[in-house]
Amino acid sequence: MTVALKKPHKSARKPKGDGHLRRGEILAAAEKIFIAEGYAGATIRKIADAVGVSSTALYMHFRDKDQILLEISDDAIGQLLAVNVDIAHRPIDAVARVKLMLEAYMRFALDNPNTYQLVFCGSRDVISKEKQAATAELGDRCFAEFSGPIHEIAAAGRLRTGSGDSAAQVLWAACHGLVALLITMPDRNWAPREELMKVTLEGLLHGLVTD
Amino acid sequence: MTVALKKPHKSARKPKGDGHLRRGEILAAAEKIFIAEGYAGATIRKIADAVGVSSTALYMHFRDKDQILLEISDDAIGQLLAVNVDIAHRPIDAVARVKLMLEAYMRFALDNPNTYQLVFCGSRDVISKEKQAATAELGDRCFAEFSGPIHEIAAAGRLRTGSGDSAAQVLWAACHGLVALLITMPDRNWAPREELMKVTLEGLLHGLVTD
DNA sequence: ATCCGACACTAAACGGGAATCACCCAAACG
DNA sequence: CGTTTGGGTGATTCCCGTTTAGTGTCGGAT
Repeated sequence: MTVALKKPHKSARKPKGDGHLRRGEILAAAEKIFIAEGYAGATIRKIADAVGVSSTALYMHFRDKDQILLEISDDAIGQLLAVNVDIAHRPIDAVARVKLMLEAYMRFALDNPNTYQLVFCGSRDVISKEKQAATAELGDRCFAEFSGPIHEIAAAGRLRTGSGDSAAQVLWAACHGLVALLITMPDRNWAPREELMKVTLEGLLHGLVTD
Repeated sequence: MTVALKKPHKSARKPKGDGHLRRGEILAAAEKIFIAEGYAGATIRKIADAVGVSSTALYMHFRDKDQILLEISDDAIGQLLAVNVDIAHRPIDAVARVKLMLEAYMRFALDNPNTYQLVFCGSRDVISKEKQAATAELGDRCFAEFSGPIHEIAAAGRLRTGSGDSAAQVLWAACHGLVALLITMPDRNWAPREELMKVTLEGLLHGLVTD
């Protein structure tokens, strides 16, 4: 077992990751840890250990820790964007599209709490803002897809108060608030999640949109 | 300058804070830094330097860093609670009381962004939950004051959907979401804050409460 | 065949965080 | 006078993200 068959004399070293598959290994390991233990728990050293490589090696493939986790998050948010685009193209009422998108948004947040926190709850301390560029752009495109139908509704004169802009932002914020609280305070006496989502959506849409 | 008049031979040492005023000094210095630079920026060492004392000294008066910052936050939240109690006793319609409380809540968050983030956005990583005991209890009492008038409304059969519990949680969450986003993403193209708050409140109340 | 440069990788170190340790001094009390 | 005691300290521990300097290996060009 201590015999290294074809390795001359430096044994413990992990063979070079041919092609760029090492990068993928790192992302996979990082994702597992990040999902399980969150931003603070996903240490550079822990990720490196999981891959079986020195911590310095990660810097061969990524600028810094945030780039790793943001790249993971990009993946997840890309899926959310795809869902939004899909919904945007369905031939149904604008209000129905809005509702579906917000439901998908909240489900995404609850399914990917750590990613959600990283991207949407990151205090300005934690991530230095320029790094987020790509991720932020994805988030923007999600929001753009979402605000499309809202502006349809506004253009049709069906908005009871506020502009299309403020309505879109308020709807987003309300859903964000709900999932953010559910994620950060999971032990509170919450009403059933389905009911909270339903009351949020029906309440706000009924309050903002005339039919 | 190098001569210490009455200090025999150990010069640089700061005289003992008689009574318990050293504790107050620490809290004051910590608050200033915390407000200016947030949770991560308020380092034990920085606080100690500001007081003119070694970092170890802080541990004489506080169990750990979180206890210092949470104690500061308790103060702020105590004020919010006082406001809520005051509003709760006014002889006006329950819906009006709800509206006033939520407005006060959002204003509080925007005026004390770092405290707000520490208490209401703290990821479960950051603060270990038991430490929060006192602060959490204050927050609970705020919520209790707030859910009082909501249950009045529910008891009067004026709720369009959901129970009193879910309505209270949804209203809170919507306001939380708005201020949380405004705080963490201050550079976005937000509609004017006053309008966002107005649309959130009027939209949700109109959607949830029948008159 | 041999050299060479590029590359993936490593061990060790740095600076800075929170927290702890083993002391130390001055005043208060007897 | 001790002696106790409690606020104070410098050095240390441990972990973090990141950097530095060096090392082994591979793919060509000579």
